[in-house]
Amino acid sequence: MKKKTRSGSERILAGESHRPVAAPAERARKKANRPYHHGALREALLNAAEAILDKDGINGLTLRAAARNAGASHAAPKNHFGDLTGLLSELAALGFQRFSAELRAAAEAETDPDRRGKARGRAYVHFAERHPGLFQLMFRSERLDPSRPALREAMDGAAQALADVVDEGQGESPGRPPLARAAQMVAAWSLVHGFSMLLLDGRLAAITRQLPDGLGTEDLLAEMLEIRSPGKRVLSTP
Amino acid sequence: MKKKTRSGSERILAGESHRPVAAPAERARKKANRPYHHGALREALLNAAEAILDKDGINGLTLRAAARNAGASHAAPKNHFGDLTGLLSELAALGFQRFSAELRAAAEAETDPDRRGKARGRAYVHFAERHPGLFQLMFRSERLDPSRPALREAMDGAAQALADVVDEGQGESPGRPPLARAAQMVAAWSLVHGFSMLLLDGRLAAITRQLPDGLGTEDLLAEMLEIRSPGKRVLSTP
DNA sequence: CCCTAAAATTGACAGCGTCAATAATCTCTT
DNA sequence: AAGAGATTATTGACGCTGTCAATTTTAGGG
Repeated sequence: MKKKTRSGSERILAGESHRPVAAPAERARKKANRPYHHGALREALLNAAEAILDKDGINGLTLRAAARNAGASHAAPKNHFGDLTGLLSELAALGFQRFSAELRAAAEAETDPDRRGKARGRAYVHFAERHPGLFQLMFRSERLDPSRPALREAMDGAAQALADVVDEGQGESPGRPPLARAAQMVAAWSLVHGFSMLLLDGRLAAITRQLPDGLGTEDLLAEMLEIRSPGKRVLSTP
Repeated sequence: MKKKTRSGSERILAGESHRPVAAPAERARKKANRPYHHGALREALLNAAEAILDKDGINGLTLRAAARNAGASHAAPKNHFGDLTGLLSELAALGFQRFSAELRAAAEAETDPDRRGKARGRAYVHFAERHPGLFQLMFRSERLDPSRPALREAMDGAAQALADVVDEGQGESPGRPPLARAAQMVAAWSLVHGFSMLLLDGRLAAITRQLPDGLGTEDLLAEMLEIRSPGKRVLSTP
């Protein structure tokens, strides 16, 4: 069961066409003057995918749409990503890399541990605001395959970028119970993550609208980050 | 361009069949002995939809699958919900109703404001844990239509159930700036919502695994809720 | 009792993910 | 340089999906 269709040359040799007619693929390429091999289709697909993500959201991002926008045939992505989950996972991995970099950069811009923590929180939400589609994809586990090395590494990197700042802010008090440490870390993460998700889902619009004057989500976030360590931390260290 | 196909009687009168043959729909119904009109298809579809949601997650929930599991034809849902967004929105509305009820019930079981707040937080996460698919659907804005009255009302109810407890816990200090009030509210919401989302997405597994002994997510959550008001609130009230 | 409105079915269409088969090109080995 | 094999891309097909238009069946009110 190897050959079912015949090659173009076979057809010509059989005399079924008088003039040598260009094969379909060749004809299509003539129109756009594109070589058969794209050369960097993988990157082109990822770029197209992110553009679609920005414009139409995660539901508009399909394998075929990405292939179209990258100027390739509908099945071309298979070579580079296997399936849709593969493409989404690689895209999410890129997202996590950028995310980690921004978190680290924001933290390094500050020296005081308290300000570092808040800067990290603002950077977290800011990333979600600027790349809503990508951020939502990054936390849509059912569409991702964490067994992909690129994704796992990128996720680990982001988790580390998060944990670093939190740990440092808490000091390395040696006698501190592991549960308390974990809770501090998860609380900080949950706070900014929940805020980001609610914000992107439009769930905070009703609340923001009732704020005085020209106050917006930024002020709300800033005020929120003040609650847990007002000024220079008054509570804690029991 | 009104009539393209002919009715069964037309076919019979034209002499194309000698004995009156049962129409396809009638034949199919004979097999299951179901009447043409279901009677409560709307409820059956919602039940089927939730069962699919529990078993296969949100991506397995399709209009056709729901119709199949409810024993109806593939286009039957259109009469009751219009389109897929309609079905998802009505299902989410039911989810929000139950959610509100559980939040209120949990809060009413406690008298102390502090304990009330924590009970509400635990109920929030507990609901997400027991109904992961439904909870995720409820916060997947791009798949919902908030202009549907049922959904909007249910969402408003849930927001109220949330705000009530938070406001009460904070006392009605009259001079308190609106921004601080909003921030307190959003902070509490973000904390439990972020925790729920991270939990359902499996993002906390790595952290939970490193906890001592038999400690799990419940303990982590409890410890987290202690951070912001240790015992009877030490910070705040500046 | 009919007859209109509602409920349900049927059939069609385009878009999707995926697969198998094929084609074109690149690259290595000799 | 030449050819073999691997890589990259295209084509066509399949079944699934949401949605629509046309039709059929039933219920219920005048």
